[in-house]
Amino acid sequence: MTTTDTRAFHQHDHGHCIDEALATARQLCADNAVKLTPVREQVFTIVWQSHKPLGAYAILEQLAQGQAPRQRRIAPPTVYRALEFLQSNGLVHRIASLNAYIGCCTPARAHQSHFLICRQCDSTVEIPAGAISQAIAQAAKQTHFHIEGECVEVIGLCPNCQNQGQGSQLGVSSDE
Amino acid sequence: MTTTDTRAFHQHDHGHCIDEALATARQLCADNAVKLTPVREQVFTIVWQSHKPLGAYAILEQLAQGQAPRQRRIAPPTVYRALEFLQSNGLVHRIASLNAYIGCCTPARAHQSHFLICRQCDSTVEIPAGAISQAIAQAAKQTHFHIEGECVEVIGLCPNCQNQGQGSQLGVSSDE
DNA sequence: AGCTGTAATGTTATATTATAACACTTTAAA
DNA sequence: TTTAAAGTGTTATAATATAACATTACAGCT
Repeated sequence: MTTTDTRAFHQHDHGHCIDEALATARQLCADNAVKLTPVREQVFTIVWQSHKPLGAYAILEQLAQGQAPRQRRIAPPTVYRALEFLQSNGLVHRIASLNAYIGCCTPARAHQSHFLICRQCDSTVEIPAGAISQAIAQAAKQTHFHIEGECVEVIGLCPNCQNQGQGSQLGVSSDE
Repeated sequence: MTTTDTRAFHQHDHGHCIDEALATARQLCADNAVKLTPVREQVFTIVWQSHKPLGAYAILEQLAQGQAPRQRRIAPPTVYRALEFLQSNGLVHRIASLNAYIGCCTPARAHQSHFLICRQCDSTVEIPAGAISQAIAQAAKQTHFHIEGECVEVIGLCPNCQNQGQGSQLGVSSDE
């Protein structure tokens, strides 16, 4: 990754994010000869409805909303399967400390998932692994540990939420 | 932290680890005027029985073992309360990616919790935050993110498990 | 078109992790 | 010795995740 995508922390046309992400996902799946089925695409779109991690049961809830009323309600395994597919194809990440899922901004290349997560508004930004991974690699080297995956989740306050005084909702408040 | 405590990855007298950890915990609790009650001390000791993260229900199971047979079985909230106490006093850490808990090797100073976790034997080592935290701070600075906490969990293979060929259990196999 | 095997999804049930809410007990201070 | 706070017990349930098996969709073959 060359630079951080900080859209989550700023006002922006989120429709564009979704469109772009979906187009990329379709392309990648086509390239890799894997199937982005309707269920998977729905889950992907739901995850991308904001830059905030979403729990599996929240996704389930939203899937149910989109169903015909008479239809049987979709069950958890359907969601978890779609999420597993999306994860294994690098299209979404799981945030372990929140038990939640978020769309990947740079799915084209395999990469570690490092995040800045706002504890107040939940907005989450994926950060480039570069220097952090190097520091981790250095520490691992000293103990002869062989790295296979990194989970870096930084909790704190995003720029907007820092600027909101105690309780006053002055800053940008978007759901995206 | 000055150097990494890699005992988890090597053979050692683990009884010494437990004794030392318990003595330190008692001292710290005394210093901070908080109570290391019998339940809390039991949970602490159970967590320290190995250098591997332990789930809350595994801890519960072990607590039950130690009870008089006729006694009513200890319930989950008891364990979670003890864990919360120990965490908030810096005596144990929670590993989010495993939903498990591990004793802290350097409870005296507040610090971020960064870990190397072996996916094969579960042995886990706490690594100094230094360079990693600096790299994270740098990334956060660029996006004007205010850091409050860091969760760094690196998964991979410890030195012992790397040396074990495919299936052959040649290396050190300890439960500590 | 009609088979056939694999991938995907549906369905039911349950496992695992965690907490809410309220009752009881212990402890240390007034 | 009351009494308030902290700690623990107890019951119930919430939230997250998966096992196991049935059914359906689809691609490749004849």
